[in-house]
Amino acid sequence: MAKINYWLMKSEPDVYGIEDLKKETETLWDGIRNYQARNFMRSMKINDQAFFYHSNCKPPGIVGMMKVEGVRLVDPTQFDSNSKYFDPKSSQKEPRWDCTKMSYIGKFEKGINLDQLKELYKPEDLQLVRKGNRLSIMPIKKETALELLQKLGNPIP
DNA sequence: GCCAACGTTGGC
DNA sequence: GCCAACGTTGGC
Repeated sequence: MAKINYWLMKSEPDVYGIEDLKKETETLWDGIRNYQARNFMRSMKINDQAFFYHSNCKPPGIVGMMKVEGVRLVDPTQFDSNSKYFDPKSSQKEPRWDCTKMSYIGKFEKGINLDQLKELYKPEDLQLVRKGNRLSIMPIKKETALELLQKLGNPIP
């Protein structure tokens, strides 16, 4: 089996939550306008897995699991002048922003919230709990990811 | 709604 | 290339 990498992707449940993904089965993870996050997205591979994190809600935390279905896709919202993600500085020839296609794997029965994650992990082991961290996409160390999956149990489709 | 911690922009 | 001003994220 090919080696896969693990990631964490944040979304506000009011904007796009795990229930939306469950319903749609798959989605384009667009609207990323931060270079660091974009670069992480660019290093994703098909079949990589990502923890779905609900941010800006109470309590914030990991709620489900996704799989990468497509990589380095052009983010269509950058060319849409009606979109809040419209970027006038991007060009069709050299699109500045791209995105991945993610599919729904499942939801964790209990999930794990930020407080618990802070208790369990140091910033070195989980970037998410680093103070002032605002990155919406980040890699998760394999050890940490596997341990989390153990704790969380199987995602429920 | 506040604000800390960034990231980005633009003048110089 | 510096840095002040501004905007955004996201926890609280």
